[in-house]
Amino acid sequence: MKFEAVTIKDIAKALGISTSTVSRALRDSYEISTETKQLVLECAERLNYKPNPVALGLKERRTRSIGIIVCEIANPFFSQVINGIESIAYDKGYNVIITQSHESYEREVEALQFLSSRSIDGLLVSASTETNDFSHFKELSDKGLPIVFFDRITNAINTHTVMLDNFKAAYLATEHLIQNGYTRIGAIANSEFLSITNERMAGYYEALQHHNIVPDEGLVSHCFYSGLDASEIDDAINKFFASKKRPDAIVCFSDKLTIGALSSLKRRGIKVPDEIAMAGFLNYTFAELLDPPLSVIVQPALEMGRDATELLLQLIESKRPIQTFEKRLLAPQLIVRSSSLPKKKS
Amino acid sequence: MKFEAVTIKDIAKALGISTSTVSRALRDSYEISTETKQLVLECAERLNYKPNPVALGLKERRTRSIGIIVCEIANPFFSQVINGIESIAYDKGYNVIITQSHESYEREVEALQFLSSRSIDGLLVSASTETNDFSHFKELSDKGLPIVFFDRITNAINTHTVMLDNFKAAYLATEHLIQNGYTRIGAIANSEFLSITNERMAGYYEALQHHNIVPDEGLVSHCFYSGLDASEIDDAINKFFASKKRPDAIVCFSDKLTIGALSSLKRRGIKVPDEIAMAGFLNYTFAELLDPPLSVIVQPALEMGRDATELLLQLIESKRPIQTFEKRLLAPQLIVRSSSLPKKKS
DNA sequence: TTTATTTGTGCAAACGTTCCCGAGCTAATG
DNA sequence: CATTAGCTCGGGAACGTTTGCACAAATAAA
Repeated sequence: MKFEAVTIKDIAKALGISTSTVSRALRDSYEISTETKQLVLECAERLNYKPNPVALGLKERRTRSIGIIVCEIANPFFSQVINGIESIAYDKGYNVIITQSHESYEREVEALQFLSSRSIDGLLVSASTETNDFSHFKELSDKGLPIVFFDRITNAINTHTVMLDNFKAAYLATEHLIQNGYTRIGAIANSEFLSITNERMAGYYEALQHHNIVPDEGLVSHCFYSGLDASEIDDAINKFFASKKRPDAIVCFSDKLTIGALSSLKRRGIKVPDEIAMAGFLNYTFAELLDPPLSVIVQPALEMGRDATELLLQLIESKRPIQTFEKRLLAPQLIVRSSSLPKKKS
Repeated sequence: MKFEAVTIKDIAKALGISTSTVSRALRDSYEISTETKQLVLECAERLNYKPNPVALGLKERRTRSIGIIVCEIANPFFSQVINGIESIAYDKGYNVIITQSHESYEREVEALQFLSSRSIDGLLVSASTETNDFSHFKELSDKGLPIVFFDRITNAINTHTVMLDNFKAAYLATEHLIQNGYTRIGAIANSEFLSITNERMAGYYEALQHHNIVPDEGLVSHCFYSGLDASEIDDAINKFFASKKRPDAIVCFSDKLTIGALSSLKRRGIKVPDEIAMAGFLNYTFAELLDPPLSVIVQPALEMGRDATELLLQLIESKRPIQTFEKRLLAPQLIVRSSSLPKKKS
């Protein structure tokens, strides 16, 4: 089952001219007469000619496609980011090739292998949670492959990065709970390997300190696999409840963790916010439909995808090597709902 | 910023042999001596040689990439389908190139243009809601491009299709409400242009008829843009409440509509299920966290993606044209929660 | 020894496109 | 009339790979 396309040769044969003339006519070269151009254009139209990007890629040593590595497509945050990436890429005539690491270092390396063997022009990456060695990226980057990191970035490689102002986001969420009267605030975060985790935790601690609350290590849990496995989150909640003094609020530092924590609390029959208040990162548009409506930190995911893609294309299309790189920070948005209602005096 | 790859030529030069020998050695051809093979393999390893798929694509007239057209990536149903597609494609060494129609016929045609000009080996499509003319697909299909339709399919083109047993799904949801004592059941569905809409509506009517309930046209609403615009759904709900007799239950025939309807009812301050019960299609894993926990029809989205991809690859890799096509139907799953509790006698 | 067969290797064409180089033509200049 | 410049156009190499064919060397058979 083969599908034969019209080539420049077919046009040349039909018109009795050379392929070079056809090529030049199609590219509107100055050295072709207007009549010939007219003829070629018309013939191309008639035969429904489409340039073959594979041949072009071979000739020009570029494929007009960019690779993406994220942990999971089905995560709404990432699907929104991809949406942003796709919109810019499409406008500029680029394909996107999407791969998933499923939070596994090994699969990330595999995906990278796959993409680099497909000769992509550039790469957009949000690292897997297991990744703390970035040498596989570094190697390609050193060879000249343009890479832009977003969300989960690294400082090990000198390139553009785009991410949320994670410190501020976590600070906002934590301070909001404090201002509503909560003092024992449990935190559930991703793996400590992730850059974003540490920034978010820093924001959390800073908010506590600013309001003179002494942090309690019994109230901090890390989920190594980002809550991919529900039991991780149950364990985190269990730890809180095993603590000498139960927390009166929980803040969750990723989408999956927020949903997972709510689910876990429900299964335990704990009332939110009466028994425990909640706030967390969540990029679902319908957080207000949950029971209870959740107070959330929303990330500008679409914008993140767009920004990262613009920076990448800039890298790809630049004539000379770029030396100075941008570290773009995006602003989070706090939306207050009833999961974090002011604490009732008891 | 160019990124130079190692070619077969480099190996040939390094070893002082011809490129053909290298090529054959790498493909483990029987006509190359074991020692030469050893030498070449070792050298390839050392130089970190990766075959250039672009050159290969040109030579073999295939790109090992398949195109996808869906209406929206950020829709969880579709991101789950894509997940399924990606898993199979990746295993077989294919790229996927994803495009979105955003429910617009025009953008669908554009996406198709884009994909076909990128010389893909095959195409997976779920049509946009505006599409009732499939000639753009027909044209490419006739030229020999393998296409498989999933979810929103068409009978205008003779090829493999994969979709939910939509009739059964709608029947199940509707009958469930009837069995729980509801008799005036409003239906919110997508555009009548979509094949799946009509099948779902047929299931709805059949369930009513089977239980001797006379359908009421005042209780049926179609959202042309699949609820992409929230006001569409508000209008549908308004229509129900303007009806002589209000419905006592609502069934929604797509994910977006289900979420939209719940949101709309909440804004009006209507209690579910006390004032009106609900059931609908929904592929969110956490439908149980909503207020109220929703009774839903879940589609095997991952499986749909996998099946469609397997059928497509079968089409692509088949030596001779395939004449008999499969119309695969997948089974829906009904999950009952409290949004459709048995009606209280009043 | 000659002939046939096997084994290992290289040459060159092909895929579709671009682009350097040069050729033929007309018209203008000296 | 000879030279040059400007305008069109064609030839052919190149991008990286595969593959049919030819050829040389080695071995086996006659």
